[in-house]
Amino acid sequence: MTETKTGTTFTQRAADVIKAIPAGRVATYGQVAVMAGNPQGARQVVRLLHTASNSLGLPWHRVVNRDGQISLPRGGGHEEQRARLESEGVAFTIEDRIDMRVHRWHAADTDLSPHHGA
DNA sequence: AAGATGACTAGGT
DNA sequence: GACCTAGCCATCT
Repeated sequence: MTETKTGTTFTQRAADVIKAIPAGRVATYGQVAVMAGNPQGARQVVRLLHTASNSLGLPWHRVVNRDGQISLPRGGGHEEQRARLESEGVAFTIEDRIDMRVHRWHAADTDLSPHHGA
């Protein structure tokens, strides 16, 4: 791993970030990567979810791509992810997309009142 | 060891 | 906005 001083790997931090995503909110792969300390780690976030989301009990369904779309293929988890998100209050557009302006998670936002947009 | 893969992204056409 | 290309990087063949 590229990390040693802290003893935490990017993957571990990414898992931590994902666990911190509150219900009803979503984050992008790239966003998680940035929060975990590696802006180029989106693919590693993918790998983490792909390989260990279930075993680590991660809220994998709260991670979508930058377009606010579910990246899982139809029949390969896409439907389940959408169902889980909808049950948490995440709305989908007719294009099967999430309005990221509304649902994107901000770490600091978990404590603040929803003061969105001006 | 070298090449292919993937639940990605940013930038250009 | 849809499509294409290049960059990215751990894991798998």
